[in-house]
Order: sequence, then structure tokens, then C-alpha cells
Amino acid sequence: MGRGKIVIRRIDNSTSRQVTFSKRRNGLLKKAKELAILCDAEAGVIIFSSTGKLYEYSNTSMKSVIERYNKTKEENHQLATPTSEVRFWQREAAMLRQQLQNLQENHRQMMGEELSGLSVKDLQNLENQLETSLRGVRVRKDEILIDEIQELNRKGNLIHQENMDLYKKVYGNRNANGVSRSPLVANSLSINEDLHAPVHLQLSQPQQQNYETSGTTELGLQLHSQ
Amino acid sequence: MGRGKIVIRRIDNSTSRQVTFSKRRNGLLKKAKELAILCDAEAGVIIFSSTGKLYEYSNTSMKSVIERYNKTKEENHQLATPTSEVRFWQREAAMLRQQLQNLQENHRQMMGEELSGLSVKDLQNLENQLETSLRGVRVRKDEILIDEIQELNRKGNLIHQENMDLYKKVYGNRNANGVSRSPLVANSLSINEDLHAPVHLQLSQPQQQNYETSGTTELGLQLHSQ
DNA sequence: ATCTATTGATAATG
DNA sequence: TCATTATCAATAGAT
Repeated sequence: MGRGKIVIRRIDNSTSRQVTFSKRRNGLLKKAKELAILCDAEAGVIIFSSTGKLYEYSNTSMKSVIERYNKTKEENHQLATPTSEVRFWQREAAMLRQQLQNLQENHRQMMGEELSGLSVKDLQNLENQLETSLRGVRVRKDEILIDEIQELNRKGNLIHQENMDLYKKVYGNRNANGVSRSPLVANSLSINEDLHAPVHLQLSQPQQQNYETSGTTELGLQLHSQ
Repeated sequence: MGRGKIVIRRIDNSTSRQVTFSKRRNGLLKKAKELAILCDAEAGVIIFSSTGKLYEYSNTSMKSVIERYNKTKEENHQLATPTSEVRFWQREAAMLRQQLQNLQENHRQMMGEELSGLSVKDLQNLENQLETSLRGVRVRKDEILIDEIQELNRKGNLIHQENMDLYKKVYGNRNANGVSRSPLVANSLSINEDLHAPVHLQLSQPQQQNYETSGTTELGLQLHSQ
């Protein structure tokens, strides 16, 4: 794949050997990376140039690759020898790896990936599960928000009550009947006297909204009142 | 370098992932061999497939490559003594178990369970993810259904055409103009002549529906025509 | 380094 | 897995 065909044989000319090494080394490392990503494999490449310089690639770590390599080789090599303890842990690891793979496949499907192997019935089940999950998540979210609102209302009412009491102490004698119209109270927090009637959270959000909570007392909410 | 361009990303379909792995693995090993010969280098390639199978190439020997690598890296190569081997597998199992637990927690949350530890923000992210997944699943399901419908229409049209031809052969001389009104043709399958206009699948199902497929040719569908 | 004509690798398909 | 082939990607040779 170049201007001309070449035979695979040591390149005599040292300069063009160097150039070719540089080009093909990059190509090889790139291909190893692509293979690892595309096919979910663990790959390690080690290259020493003719001058002794080291080049390497591994999608995980070379240490991990070499250790795994040694273990795999040992397994084939000394099938008779491993102690029962080693064999126990090998089986344990194999079982865990299998569980992990199963769960990963399941998880990918729940993430909406890797759906190509599923039948319509499978997809329908998955869809139902996702809908159920979604409802659960929304219910839980709304619980938190409603709790937070009620807590705020409770605190607000306490403050309001306190203000009323203070107002009575300051102005009580002069103007006992006009309490609720006083400037002081009118400028305090506007409180919902009835906790149950006026606050309604919409249970499903058709479009994206930003809920931001930066503490238990401060709340920047977009509520949907009816 | 194939029939189409691809993005370097994990291949979803497990079959084509395996096929691609096989092809590219061979390609990588070949390239490593060529590099070693052309440029007089020492190369080692280690690949583990996602199923754990080992593939390797070295122009010298993997032992030599790894030893030289370790020497260059000034790391001490660790030969597996019986005890260190046990420890290796114990660490391996512990790591896998940890991964499994993390994934399990994540998975439970995606199933709408174990939501009590999550903040409103976490829940919002989860909700968005579930919505995305749901869209993906529905799109995929509709793809399958639409394909199936088009296939049925195609077959239906072929049969219809065949009937027309047969009708002409039988009645062609007597009644050449009234073909489409003939009892024979009127009782055949009712076919959508235009594949694109009359069939519309609803992309989201507000309420539960049952799709049942018991084969590639039989289809019990509830379609939502506009 | 950069440029391209060519070969080589491989994605899609059967 | 194997074979085929249309395309894209790598790279040989030149600058």
C-alpha cells in the first residue's frame, strides 16, 4: 500500500528503514488501540527498534497484560500442579468474571445500547421495565421535593408566627385590630397557610428541567401550580 | 477500509464484534511480523479476546520481549511463587467482586430500586438516562416492526401480482377491462400499494400494549394509523 | 514533514 | 468459518 509493492524483507537502507519503522510502528499501535476498543479486548504491544528504543501500547496497563499473560501460560503449562487453593481462587475469579459479563450485557441493554440481538418481545419487556423504573425515579424525586417544600413551609410558618408575636409586643397596644395589614408583616415571607391545597408537583416532566439544590434550606424550584 | 467507514467504538452486535476481532487480530499480528522483519525490530503482541482467549506474536520469544521490557522499565519481573500466585488470584477476585458490586448498585438504580441514597440531581440524571434508553428501545422496536411490515407488503405485492397475472390468463380474453373488480382479486389480500404513505407506527406508547410475534411471517400488531 | 499514487486491509455481504 | 468485493486506510516513494 504505497507507491509500489515491496517484499517483506529487512530494508537495507538504514534511513528508509528508520522512516518505515516510524510509520509502521505508529500504524501498528493505532491498530492495536482500535482492536481493543472495537472488540472489547485487552491488548499489549511492545516494540524495540533496532537501536534498542522501546515503544509500547496497552489499553489497560502493560503490567496487567503481562501478568495475565503469565497466568494464562502457567495455567496451560502446569495443569497438574496448581494447589487446591489456587484452583479455588481461579474458579472464584472465573465465576465472578462470568457474572460481571452477564450483568454488563444486561446493563448495556438498559442503557439503550446493544439492542441488535433482541426480539420485539424482549424489547417490549425492556421498555416496560424502563417505564416502571422511570415512574419509580420520578416518584422518589417528587417525594424529596415535596418534603423539602413542606419543611420550608414549616419553617416559614414558624418565622411568620414569631413575627406576629413580635409585632404584637411592639404594636399590640396601639393597633390591635390591624395586625395582618401592618407594613412589617406584609414585607415578611409570603407563606402558604394551607400546606395541602396550593402546592402541586407535576409528576412527569415532558421536557428537560433543571432542579438545583445546594443545601437543605435553599431551594430553587420550578413548580407547576394548577 | 471496508465497504463503509466505521467509528472506533465498541461494536454492539456480538457476532460482528467477534468477526471483526478475528479479522483485525490477524491483521495486527501480520503487521507486527512485517514490522519486525522490515525494520529489524523486536516486537511482541499480546491480545486477550473479550472471552479471555489469548493470542500472541513475537518474532523472538515472548519471554525475551517481556524480560527486555521489564529490564528497560527497570521493574523487577515477578516470577509467580506458589504463594504470590494465590495472592494474585485473590486480588483478581477482589477486584472483580468490587466491579460487580458497583455495577449491581448502578443496575438496581436503573431498575428503579434503591433510590434512597440519591440526591435530586442524581435522580434527574437517572431519569434522563432512562428516557434516553426508552427512546432507543422504542426506536429499535419500531425498526424491527417496520421492516417486518415492509417485508409483508413486499410479499403481498408479489402474490397480488401473481394473482393478477393468473387472472389475466384465466379471464383475459373475456373481460380485459374489469380486472381489478373481479371477485377473485377482490378476495385476495388487501395490499398497500404505496409502502410509505398508509403505515404509521406511533413512536411512544402511553399505555401498555401487547405485541406478539410468533415467527417472521405472522404478526399480530396494533398499528396506529393517522 | 507533507503529498499522493498505490497497495493492502477490511466492512458488508453471501 | 470461508470467499468475495467495494471501499477506505496505510504507506512507499518522492519532495
